[in-house]
Amino acid sequence: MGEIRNAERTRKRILEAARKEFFEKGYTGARIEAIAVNADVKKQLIYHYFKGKEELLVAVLDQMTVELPEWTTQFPSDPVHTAEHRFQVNCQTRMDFLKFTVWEALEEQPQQNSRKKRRTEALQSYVDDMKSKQEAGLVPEDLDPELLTLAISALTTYPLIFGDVTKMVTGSEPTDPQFQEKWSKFLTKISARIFGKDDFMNE
Amino acid sequence: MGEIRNAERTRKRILEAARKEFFEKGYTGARIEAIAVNADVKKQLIYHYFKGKEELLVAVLDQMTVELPEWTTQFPSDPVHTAEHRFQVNCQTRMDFLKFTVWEALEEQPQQNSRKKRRTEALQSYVDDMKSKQEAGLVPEDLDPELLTLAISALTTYPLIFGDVTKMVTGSEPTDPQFQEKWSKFLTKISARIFGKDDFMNE
DNA sequence: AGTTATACTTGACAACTGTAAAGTTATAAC
DNA sequence: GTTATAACTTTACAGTTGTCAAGTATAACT
Repeated sequence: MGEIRNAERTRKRILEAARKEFFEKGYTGARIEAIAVNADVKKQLIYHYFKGKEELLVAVLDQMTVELPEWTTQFPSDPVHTAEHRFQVNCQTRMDFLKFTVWEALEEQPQQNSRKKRRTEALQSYVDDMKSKQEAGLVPEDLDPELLTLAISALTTYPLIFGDVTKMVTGSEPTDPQFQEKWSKFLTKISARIFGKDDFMNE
Repeated sequence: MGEIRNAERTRKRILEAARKEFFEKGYTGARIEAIAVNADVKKQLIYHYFKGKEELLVAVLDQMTVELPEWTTQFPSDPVHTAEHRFQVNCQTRMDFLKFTVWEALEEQPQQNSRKKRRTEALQSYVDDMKSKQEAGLVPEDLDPELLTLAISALTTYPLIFGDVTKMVTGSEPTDPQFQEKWSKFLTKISARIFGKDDFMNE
């Protein structure tokens, strides 16, 4: 009505609304109608820009991976700080995306092969990093690098994903910066113990 | 047709089919129709036994909590074995139920207050156990019992819930007994390090 | 000015889903 | 054996959801 036509802007608005909807409700739970309303667009217009629900999701995911900053793919030199670092990354780079990951694990989705490959590569790079640090003598010999990586994944995502558990156990919301700091320090502390740096246990 | 009428058996069949469906698909994802087919029953018959979808879920959940064995609510005396114990419990007491817990965390469900209360109590009992063990000198003073409990929750559920991550990182399925044993031992190992029992680090 | 490509709207529909209500058969009590 | 109750079936419906096809308005190009 009062707005001038603008294809690019409309497309972006749809994409943004779709991101929110998909990340909050998962694929099957997401409603095209809801996306349309949120983007202030007739829902049929979405089919003018995207072939369908699935392609829309793919578009959202593609844009996601383009946008993430470089520092997120770096590793700290000391394995003691690996967990803390990965936790910070998870906190910063859109927690809602993490939530979507969970749905991906549960729903039987249009398993994007390219997407699965990317995830595998990312995880494998964590394992490789851990292995190299073990060879450098920074990680105890008797701890399996793969299992360590899995453990770190667990510790750096679980409290954020299962906000209700975090709330029930600690009383804080996982979005609370105070909790995030406490958890960061905690991760460093137990990392120090696990990796055998007993001299790190100050503060 | 060839079957004799039997209310109790039919009810059980519906409940069993509902359990599978709910645990695998979540509340919104679960289909009454699918439950009916799986129970070999006309779907309208379900409404003869239960008021509706929600009550059916409640019935399933109620029966669940009745059925679980006592040993699952006990705690090992040594905190070093707490993680391992909780992991074993999670492995044994129907992994599909764990999956349902995840859906509960994501979906905005008919948040059964009684159910939430039970969960809170269970988690709080873990915290209390950890606290008492800290007071007994079995847990380092500088580690927050609440955060420790949260960490243990993460470590004992994450690999089971996110089977795809486990697969991508370790190459094994989380249902693989071999993996479960490896992870059990790993949990004990890092627990020993975290809790400062360096003498426990034999095999 | 007129053709055309593109942005957007309208109307419709077919599949699916939870649920109600009425109808039908078997079982058990009298 | 009649009857009441409970087990099961059939028919039906209203709401939702993804998608299509056809129409209209606007901007761009010739």
